[in-house]
Amino acid sequence: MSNIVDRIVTSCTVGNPNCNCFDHLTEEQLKLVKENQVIVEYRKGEIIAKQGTFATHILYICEGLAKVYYEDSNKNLILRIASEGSLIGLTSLPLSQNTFHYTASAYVDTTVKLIDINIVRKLLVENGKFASSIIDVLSNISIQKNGRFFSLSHRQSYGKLADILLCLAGNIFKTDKFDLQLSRKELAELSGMSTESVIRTLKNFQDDGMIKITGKTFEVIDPEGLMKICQLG
Amino acid sequence: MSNIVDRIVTSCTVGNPNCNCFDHLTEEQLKLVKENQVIVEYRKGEIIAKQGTFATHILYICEGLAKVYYEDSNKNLILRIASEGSLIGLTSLPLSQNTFHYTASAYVDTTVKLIDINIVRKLLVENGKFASSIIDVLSNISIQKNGRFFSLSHRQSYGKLADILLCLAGNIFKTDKFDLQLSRKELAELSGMSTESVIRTLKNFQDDGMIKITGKTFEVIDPEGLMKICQLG
DNA sequence: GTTTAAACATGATTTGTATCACTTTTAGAA
DNA sequence: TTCTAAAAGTGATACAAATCATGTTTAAAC
Repeated sequence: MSNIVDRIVTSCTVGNPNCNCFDHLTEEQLKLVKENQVIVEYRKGEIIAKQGTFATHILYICEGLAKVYYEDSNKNLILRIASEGSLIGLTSLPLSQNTFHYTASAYVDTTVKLIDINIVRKLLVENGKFASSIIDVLSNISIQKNGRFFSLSHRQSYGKLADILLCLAGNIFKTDKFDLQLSRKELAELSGMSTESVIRTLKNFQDDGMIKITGKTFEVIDPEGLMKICQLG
Repeated sequence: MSNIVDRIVTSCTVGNPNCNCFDHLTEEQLKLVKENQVIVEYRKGEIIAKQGTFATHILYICEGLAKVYYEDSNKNLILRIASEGSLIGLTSLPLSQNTFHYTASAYVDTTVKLIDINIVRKLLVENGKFASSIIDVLSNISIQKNGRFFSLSHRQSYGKLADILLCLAGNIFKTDKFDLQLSRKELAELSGMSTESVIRTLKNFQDDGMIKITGKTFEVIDPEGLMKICQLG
């Protein structure tokens, strides 16, 4: 059985491109950020940013987890799970795109740093190293989204869910046994499936001994098997 | 019947976030770029960049059209159609991501400017305005991809194809009557459908008088109708 | 502790769309 | 011009997965 660290999930559909961006700021710039930020605690389920509203701030997850999702005609598509160190709202940086393009909600109690978006814009222009690191984050999000995109549009349910389970274990929780706060409905939104299909597929995985679910606790038993399902489609 | 300019296709799944990035460079920086670029003419069908190879250059489309697609186990997913003014390879800017994450091929004869990626990296750090404009491009690509993502994973064939037709007319060709070089197979890769389904759906659209196809010439007759189909899913 | 709603679960049914098999048309090569 | 291969088109079939209906469990609210 492979160690979780050995596993290379190239097609990973969920992940968390983090950021050491602020390390590139000067003392003075950091001070400016600190003067123009607020730290807010959100309770589980609360909306952190709402799609369509003016993006006055960039969000930085200090602690907790947020689900970032796209809303369209009462259907949701989870774009990513943002965890500690994630930035949310970068796509609102262009002046022509000053609203949020997705909704973010806390899916556990979450501490968020809200940084004035105009300060960020100013710093990007002033500090190329900072800008460069933001480009890295955007690129990584983009790369990840392409894989996810392919997965959701070309794979079928078993492949999609297997992929998501592997990525939750490998990329989000970094352990094979984890407490998943996501409901089956949310897993459905993450995989672009119906809730019932998620339930059935999870049950089948369990019957085949690939995973074990006890309450909210998920355990990946047979990562190789799941991998194979991913690759087959 | 609405003018093509009046139409706002919020869910547009294909588009072409262009770039005035190089306007932000100084004389000297522009000179540096010019000294480290080559201009290459690709014939229709030729590969401009291959997924998985080292990205030594960023590509700038001077003239023509390129399809940018993701390859995985002999299935393709067209990510976008890049036209004049588009940059390709931005996701390879992070040093940790120095291969191409997609393949780009010329789908008509295309002139491409290849700019040394290390020069671009250097300029990003040096020139925040330049970096900022690249962030704008990446953001716009990301926003567009989210919509497309939703479309492909939540809509069914009629909605997907209607969306793509509207976007080809509105965003790529900017006219309701256009010559489409894409084969039905490529439209399938663009919409995540099978080739046969594309053919059938196009035929139905034609029978319903929403579009007219004569050889390679497509004409959108009833944009409102297509819009409605988009929205219904 | 009871009530209520949400989450989870399961079976039956329906439907969209992929797949397969095959024909026709188009276009490029010999 | 003929040959050949790719693209376009059509019908029949199969199947994955959504939907619907309904029941059970869990968890939060009163």
